[in-house]
Order: sequence, then C-alpha cells, then structure tokens
Amino acid sequence: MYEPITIKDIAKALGLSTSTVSRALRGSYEISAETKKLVVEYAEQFNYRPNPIALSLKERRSRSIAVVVCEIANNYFSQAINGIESVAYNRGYHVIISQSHESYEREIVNVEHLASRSVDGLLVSLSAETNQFDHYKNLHDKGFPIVFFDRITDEIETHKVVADNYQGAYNITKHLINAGYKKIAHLTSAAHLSISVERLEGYKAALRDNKIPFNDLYVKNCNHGGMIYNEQEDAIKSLLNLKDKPDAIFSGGDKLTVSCLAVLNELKVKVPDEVALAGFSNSPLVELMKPGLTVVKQPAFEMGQTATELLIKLIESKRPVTEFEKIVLQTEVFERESSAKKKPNKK
Amino acid sequence: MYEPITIKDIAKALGLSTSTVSRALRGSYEISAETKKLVVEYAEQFNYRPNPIALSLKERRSRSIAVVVCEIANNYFSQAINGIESVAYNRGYHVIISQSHESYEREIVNVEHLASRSVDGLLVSLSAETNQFDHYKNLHDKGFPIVFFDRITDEIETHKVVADNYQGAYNITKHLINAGYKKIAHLTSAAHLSISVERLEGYKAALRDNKIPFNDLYVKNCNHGGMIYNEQEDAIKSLLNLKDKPDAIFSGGDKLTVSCLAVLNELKVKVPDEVALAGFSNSPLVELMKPGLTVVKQPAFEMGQTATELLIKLIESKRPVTEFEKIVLQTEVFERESSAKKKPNKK
DNA sequence: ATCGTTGTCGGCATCGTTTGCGTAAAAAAA
DNA sequence: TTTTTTTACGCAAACGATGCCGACAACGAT
Repeated sequence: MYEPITIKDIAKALGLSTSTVSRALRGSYEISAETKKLVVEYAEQFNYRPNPIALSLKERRSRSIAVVVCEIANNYFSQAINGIESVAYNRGYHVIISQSHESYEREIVNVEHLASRSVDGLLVSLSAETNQFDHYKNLHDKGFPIVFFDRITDEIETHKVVADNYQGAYNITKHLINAGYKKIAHLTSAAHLSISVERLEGYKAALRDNKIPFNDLYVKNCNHGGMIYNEQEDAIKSLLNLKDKPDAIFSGGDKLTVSCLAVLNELKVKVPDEVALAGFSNSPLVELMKPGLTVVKQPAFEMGQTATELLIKLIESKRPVTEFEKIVLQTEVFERESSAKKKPNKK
Repeated sequence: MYEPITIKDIAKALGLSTSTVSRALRGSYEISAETKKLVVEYAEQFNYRPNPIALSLKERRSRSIAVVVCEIANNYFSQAINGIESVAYNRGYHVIISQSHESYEREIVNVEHLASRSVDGLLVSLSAETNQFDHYKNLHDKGFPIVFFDRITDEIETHKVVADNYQGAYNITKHLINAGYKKIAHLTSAAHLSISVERLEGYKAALRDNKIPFNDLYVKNCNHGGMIYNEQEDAIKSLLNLKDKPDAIFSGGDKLTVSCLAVLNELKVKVPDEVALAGFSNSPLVELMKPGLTVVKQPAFEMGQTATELLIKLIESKRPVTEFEKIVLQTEVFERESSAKKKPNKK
C-alpha cells in the first residue's frame, strides 16, 4: 500500500545512522558538507517528508487546533472559520472543525474527544443548550488552551473575542425607533446565552433612552437558536396575536432573522408595512430579499482571526498565562427596506 | 502545564508493567479479574485517555480525513461538509477542512501538506483553476485513498460522487423553455470543470430537444467560479448588450446564481419580466428573494455522506482497490417567480 | 610521544502504546 | 514427589524522529 519513505530508509540506503540523516536534513553544523549533500539529494529524490505524527509524539503537540461551533452552514460561522483558517494556515496549524448542532451532549463528546491530545487548543462558540461548563473548566484548569468567541461564558477566565452585541442591538433598535416604530418586539435565542443577554440589554437601553416602556410580552426566546422552524413560527404567531401587536421585530440571530422573514412571508404579513424587521445577520444575501433586510453585521472574519491569534499565543506561551483579554469588535448596521420609515397612515 | 495521564503513570502508581495495564484496559483474558478492576478503576478516576498520536504512530493511521473544497462559505459545500462530518463522526474519524479559494497553487500546497501522513484519506472537490492533476495522481498511484465529489476529473480513476448535472441542467432549461423563454443564456464557471461541461451539455440537449438553436454568444464563463463580482457583472452586461438580448439566464453555480440576481437588481433589470433567472443553488434563502429564485438543488448532504462512506471503505480495505464506482445522485428543481411564465406582451 | 582539540558521525533513550515472547509461581496431572 | 499445564504478568521491540552523549580519527601544540 502507501508506504512513504522514512529517515530510516534513507539511513539504510546511504549506510548512515538515522541521527546523521536527521541532522543532515536540518542542516546541523556537525555534518560534513558532502554527507549533507548526499542526504539532502536522496531525500529530495524520494520525496521525503517528515512524519508529522512522529513529530507530534516527540514534541507533545499536534500543531492543530479545533473549532467547536453549533453549525457551519451558518454565515456567521463559516465566515469566522475562514478567518480562523487564514491565520492558522499561516502559522502552520491544521484546523479541525466540529459541530455541536446546538446540543450540549454533542458538544461535550466533541470537546472531550478533541482535547484528549489530538489538538493543541480549542476555539469555542457555545451551543444554545450549554449552560454548564465543567467540561471546559476541567481542561482550562489543567492549562489546556481555550479561547471563546461569539457565544462566551463568564464562568471561565480565558481569552474571549466578541462583537459589541450591546451596541449593535442598541443601534439597530434605535434605528427602528428613528424610523418611526414604537412597538418593537425582540426575537432571540436561548436566554442564557451571552449574545442573548447582551443584545437584550442593548435593546432595552435603546427603548429606555427613547422613553419607550419595555414590554415583557414582546420578548420571545427560541431555545434552539433558529434550528427549528416551528419555534420561530410559534413565537411570531403569538406576537402577532397580542392585543397590542408589535409594529417591528428585532431579531437576535442569523438563522432567526431569516426564518423570521420566511414566517412573515408565509403568513402574508407585509414587511415593513404591517411589521418591520431588522436583526443580526451575516448573510450576504439579505440585500437581495423581499424586502431587503436591515441587518447588523458582525465582523465574523476578523473575530475568527483574532481568536486564533490569541489561541496560538496561548499555545506557544512558555509560561502559564494568567492575564486574559476580552476583545470586543464593532458591528455595523446596514439599512434596507425591511425597516423603511413607518408610513403615517398606520398610527 | 497540561500533562495528561499515561499508561506509564498508571503502571508506576500500581506497581505493574505497562503491558499489563494496557492489556487490562482492553480487557485481555490473560489479566486477572482483580488486577483488571484495579487498573480500570484507577484509569477511570484519573480520567485516562489513550494518546491518539501514539496510537497513530503505531497503527500507521491517524483516523482523520481531510476535505479540500474551494470555499466553505458556500451553501453547497457547507451542506456537503455536514454530510461528511456526520458519517466521519460515527465511524470515529476526524475531519480536517481546507480551502483552496479556487486557487490551483493553494490546492497543491494543502493537499501535499495533508497527505504527507497527517490524514488517512482525501475528499476533494477541485478548484476552478485546477486543470492539472499530477499532485493527485502521484498520491493515488501510491495507493493513497482519494474520493472526488462534485467537481471531479476523468484523469484519475477512483471513487467519485456527483450530482446528475446533465439532467439537472436539462430539467431547468426545459422548465425555462416551457415557461415561454426561447433565448436562454448560460452563465457558468470555468469551462474545463466537470460540472461546467455537464451542465452545458444538459443545457444544449434541452435546447436541441426543443428545436431551439444553440447560440455561442449566449454562453459566458466566469473563471473564478463566482468569487469575483466584476466577472459576473461584465458577463451579464455583455449579455444584455447583445443585439439579440436573451430573455432568460440559466446560471450554473451557487454563487453565480445569487450574484447574477444581484447584478440584475443593480442594473434595475426586472426579473423575470425583462430577463428570467434560474440556476444551480443550494441556498435555503433563495425563496425569500426578490423575486424568489427558481433553482435546481443538489443533494449536497447526501453527496457528502456517500463520498465519505466510499472514502472510509477505501481506507479500511485490506487489499488495494481496483474497482471504482461513480455514484450519481439526482437533483431537484424548485420553481419560483424568477422564472414565471413569460408574459405575452413581450413577444 | 603525549595531550587536547576539532570535526564527523553512531549509539541509545525518548515520546505512549501495543504485542509477541518468555517466565515465574500456582495449580493440576502424573 | 515430579512433571506438565495454566495463570498472570514482565521484558523488549516497534512505530519515526530527535538530541544528548560518547567514539574515534586527524590535527596541532606541548
């Protein structure tokens, strides 16, 4: 079968010892020029490549990192992974991807599997179900490098990279208010997620600053983060059935925003005339929609890059790191028709 | 730092040899029940996990496979990767993802890097630039397991998984014809790609079967597979500037289809009234667009699954495999407004 | 002639795990 | 009691590469 050449083969063929071959290949000064040449040419000819697994065993590191996200078929995450990959690649690391599909159990299995010495570090965005962190805490306490991004937790002290969810939510809510909407509902993921909390706060703050009372009934959680269409459907229907119907919806997640529009279309609710819509999304397609969606966009690629840089810094640090950073990147609002100025007829 | 427990640690702590511990852990019959219990309980208590790297070295395999695609931020590929991951995970394989970004050079570097013994097999969808296959041929000749999917090549004899691009193109072209369009242009990726060739053939066949003459000027190639917006823009503009302007466009790629709509919107060209649009796409968002896009969808998830099953079969085969399969999965057409029946006013 | 130095290279252990073989003690058979 | 068998374990090699240490020649210095 497929049997690549090893350093031993070269040694045997050339009547040298493996140590000599090894040193010749890495240009050690204590090997004569002619031996070096001999070895290097032979290696070149037979296309010798050092066995990365043997190196891993020796150096006790695999030069690979893993990223744990809920779903890669999600624009935010595939963009973030692009950022991750770009940095990892340049630094000589492999990237292993695993998906939790928003399941706590699956997340645990994946993390344990990966961390048991097949990767040097972990890049994590929590699943919607996760509200316990022992599996991370154990690893982190042992000194295993972990960086959280996007969906983070306060329970573990390590590097973190997030978008400014508070400000993003604030800005887009304010945008809706400025466009004339007063009864703004908020559709969001599982309540305990960091992104949900921060976006809810930003939303509340914008209401408060504009003297709009906060209404509990206007906040709906989709605990599966947009994975289950029915959840969004039910949430939106119950919003529309309120006696004091909202005139706008601010949705707090990529899948949520899009499926919100899908539900409204399904129900033949006119956007933005009956209900305006705006929310977090990183899809490049939202501008092509009917209507074009007003979104707040996270710098996904940069977040992935930054998180990876921090992770590699952790991995390659000589001494245990005790000072951790939390990096907050800014979001950007893109205004489109789905939140066009409210028409006066419907006061 | 992070120093996980090894079989040696257990042996030392329990005053046994490593062989005994190893055998106890895997339940060998020649270890007494009490010793087994002792070892297993100790291992459990200290959360022993075998070092996968050491195992890899010994077994000469890494239990990981790599997938080489152009871009994961593409619905087709992220869905396919989901399928790949689902099978790999169940069979105990890691998945390593690498992107060529449609670059031939990048593809080579990635493949060489991965194949030099850090993965057991390769799942490949070719980049748009790739029209030489030596890097694959060398590996394949040495017995290294490779499975191609989606964008394949005839130059290498191994397992392949594709959608029925010919039939898909035929069906959607026929759909356009049935809807009353007669001057159908075709926007596609690099001409040498297998998918481009097959889709072009299907398109031609549908025209032929309906007695519509094939027009060379109606076929436009975007050699970067939709990565560069300007390329699509130029192609479409030149189509619209033809003296005999097409009344419909059939686009042959995920990004192409979407950016085609973007360009048409940009140019204020009414879809489908001025130009109808239909094409290959796996985005779940196309139904929300303005107008909803008629698409032909590939069974991406299943393709990923099937390719992975074939690859693992190759990897785990005792004897060299010489009989290879080419599996063709069916596509599905989803009709929407972008190809609504042509209005008679514009004859 | 003896010693120290320098230039080249090989031996061996190491990383963590598995496994074939050998062997001590205990049990069974003679 | 002696021999054979069984039980239960240890030793060492192997996977591929590295690096410490030591060997040995040739050389100049004493």
